Amino acid sequence: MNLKEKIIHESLKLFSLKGFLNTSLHDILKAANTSKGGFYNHFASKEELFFQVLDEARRIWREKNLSGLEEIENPIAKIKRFLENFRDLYLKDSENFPGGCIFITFSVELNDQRPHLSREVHKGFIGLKSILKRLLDEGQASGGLGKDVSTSAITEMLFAGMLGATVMYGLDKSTANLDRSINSLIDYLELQQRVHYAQYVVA
Amino acid sequence: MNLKEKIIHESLKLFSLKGFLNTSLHDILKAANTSKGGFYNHFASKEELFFQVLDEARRIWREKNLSGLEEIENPIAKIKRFLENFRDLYLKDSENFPGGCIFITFSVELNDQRPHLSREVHKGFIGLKSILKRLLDEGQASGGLGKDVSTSAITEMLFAGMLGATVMYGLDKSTANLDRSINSLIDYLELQQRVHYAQYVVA
DNA sequence: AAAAAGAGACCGACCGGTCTGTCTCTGTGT
DNA sequence: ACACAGAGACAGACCGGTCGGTCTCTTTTT
Repeated sequence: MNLKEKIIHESLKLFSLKGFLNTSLHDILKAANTSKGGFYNHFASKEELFFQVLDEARRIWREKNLSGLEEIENPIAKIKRFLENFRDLYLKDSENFPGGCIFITFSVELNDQRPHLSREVHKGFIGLKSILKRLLDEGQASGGLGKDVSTSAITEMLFAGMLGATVMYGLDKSTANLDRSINSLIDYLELQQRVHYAQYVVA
Repeated sequence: MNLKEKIIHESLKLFSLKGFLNTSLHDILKAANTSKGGFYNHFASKEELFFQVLDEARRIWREKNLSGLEEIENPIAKIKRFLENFRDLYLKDSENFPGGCIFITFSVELNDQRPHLSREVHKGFIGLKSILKRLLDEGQASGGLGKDVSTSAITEMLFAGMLGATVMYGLDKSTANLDRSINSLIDYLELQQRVHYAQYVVA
């Protein structure tokens, strides 16, 4: 791994722990065992580093969360597998993200302070939501979900649940709690497949 | 309002927007229209201010979220009312929290960086979770929930959902999305009251 | 020899915190 | 009624240290 890659990799970890604004160049140089000269030979500014770290984080996110998804046909089963990946491969990846999900750290600290940086992060959230929505709509169209459930409400629910579980896991680092909340999301999803029919019976 | 209260109030807003570490004394002095002398006459340090702001934030949190709860008997109905308060009175209170929920901002930025500050914030989350858990257990004991559902799983689900909705609302400031996710949580809660029976019928 | 990579002194701006000085309010002696 | 002393409230110059960024100089690679 060359110096540039090492700086990006170490910054990824530091940003995950301390955020962008509260990680100083000094921290980065120490972690990457280099100097100002070494840094500015590869990056025009700290902001440019931010975008390159963000790209790398997104690459890792896709690699972990989308693993094995193309082999699955059923859109609802796809979401289920995605949630499992999210739980087991992504969130618990303390090698790359020792402080928890870097996107949440970024968006919380930058949203009202560095809008042009936060905007790029936000795009990722929108993208994830639209993927979930599309899969749910496909699932509904193919009969996996009842015709009367609101896919956008389920989308908000799944998305908020993932976000919340992620924040909480970043705080308490409890895999037991994490598993409980993600598993509840999976149960919720499966419940949505049955509730259409059940509502008639129960009512 | 005297100067000390004004400093706390303005800091509350600034911390909600920018976090604790990224709000400078200068920002606070400007917002409260005072000087270093005025500040250090009332606070020993920026950290002391943090704790007083945290106390005030907790007071507001209780005032908004627990409003009208004591009049409700049914524990599940209590949770429902609490979620409505959370959605309508607390999160949308942009007067006190223009940048969104201050507890999340604090915990995300301080967790791996100022553990002794973060710990106090974390306590509040634990407290909220145990309140939810207790109400759900009471609801289960009094027959409002089926005997076979896991109250700790529902707790994690509700809590993660609230946390996620809060984070997302802080980012996109979309009341429509917020309403959708909190309403989905309420639906989920009501579903848990019926699912016990429904499972038998559907299976 | 030329170019790329890297080390580190240095810059102005800003950080939280200290300290001195000024202003106002209040209690007390006469 | 008045003078004055002490205390609290506040303004702002100033402190050492750190920030991101620039610059010069040396080392390594080709």
